[in-house]
Order: sequence, then C-alpha cells, then structure tokens
Amino acid sequence: MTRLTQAFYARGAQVVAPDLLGKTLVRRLPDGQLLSGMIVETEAYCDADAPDLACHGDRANNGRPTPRTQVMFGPAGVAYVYFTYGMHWMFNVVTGQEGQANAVLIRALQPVAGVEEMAARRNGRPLRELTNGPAKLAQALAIDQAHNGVNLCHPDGVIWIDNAPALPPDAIMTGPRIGLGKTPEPWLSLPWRYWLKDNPYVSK
DNA sequence: AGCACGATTAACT
DNA sequence: GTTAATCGTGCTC
Repeated sequence: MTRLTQAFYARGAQVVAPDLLGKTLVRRLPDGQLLSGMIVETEAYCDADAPDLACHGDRANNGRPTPRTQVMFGPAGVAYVYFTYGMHWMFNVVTGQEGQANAVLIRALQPVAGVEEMAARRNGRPLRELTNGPAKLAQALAIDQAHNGVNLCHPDGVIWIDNAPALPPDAIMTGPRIGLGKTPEPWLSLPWRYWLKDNPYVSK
C-alpha cells in the first residue's frame, strides 16, 4: 500500500475523517519495528466554513494560533499531538488549508502489526483494549510530544498512514463527538464522529 | 503568580 | 455509576 499524500489531507476535516476509516496508521519505532492498526473511528474538528467551538483552535485565544495549537493552523499532512488530563496524549492529523484550525482526531484502531509490542506498552491488556480509545492508541504506538508537528507524508517519517480501497458508504456510521464537556450547542451535537459499523475496536 | 479545567482512562463502589 | 490520577495551557488578577 502507498502512503497517503498531502493532497489527501488538504481537504476539509469532515471529508477526510470518514475517508480515513479502513486505512492503516503505521508507526516505525527507533529500533525499526513496525506497529500498525486499521483506523476504525475518527472525529473532525474544523473551523473552515464556520466556527467550531469544540475545536482547540477556536476555543483558545479568540480563534488565533497559540503555542499549543499552532500546528493545527499549519499545512495539512502533519501530526497534531497534544497532552490532556495530566496524563494522556492524543494523536490528530492536520487537514484543510493552511491558516485554518482543521484536524481529525484518530480515536480507535484495530491492531494489525506489532501486537505483542503494543500489549507490552499497554501493560499486558487484552487485544480488545490495546487501541480502542484515543489515549490508548497513542500509548500503544509510542506516540507523544516528540511527534507533534511531524510530517506524515515524508518518505523517511516515523509515522504515516497507508492507503486502502474506499469502503462502501453503508459501512460508515456517524454520530456526535465524544467528551466535549461544556461545549455549547449546536457544536456539542454535530455528527462529526465517524466509525466502522459493527467493528469491535471502536471506543466506548 | 495563581487557578480551573480538559477531544481520557482505569479502578473503584 | 462514580472518581482519582496529574499537569500543560490559557485566562484572570
């Protein structure tokens, strides 16, 4: 399979998010070992056409970039990795046009390669619980602060996404995003979460 | 300089 | 169902 290029990412988050389902996130460890999983759940965060008050880029600093959110405003095809709840890392891909806070959160994977290494990093938890949540998959794939801003399209990169054939539309489910807390309506209920129907590795 | 809270998880009752 | 863990970020004073 070939690595997704910047042209794939340089579209709106609501288009890229469902399109990423079924494709494979790959992580190359420093020792050369490959860890990977098929993307089964994503969420779009986007201020392209209208504000999205659930998006970090809109919530903070009146919609202007901050040190934390600046990569969200940058060119598509790079990783936006941020820290939350004092202990968890979240992995996103930056999408859309430069200058917009536009990204897709990868929420869950179905493990493919390097399962033993992932289980070790996840404290020996069962297969089902290795990557069925955004902080879990970051831990399983050894993704953290060091990867904020890395280019996912570069041939020598340590994180990338492999292409896969498009899925039939009826395999993709949509619903409200998770964990938005005090975010006001209508953003709280926008159906910008996408997942693969009946896949056991979807979070929740 | 200080503070409230978060795109969560795991371990409780 | 409830809650502790744990700290960077952005906002207020």
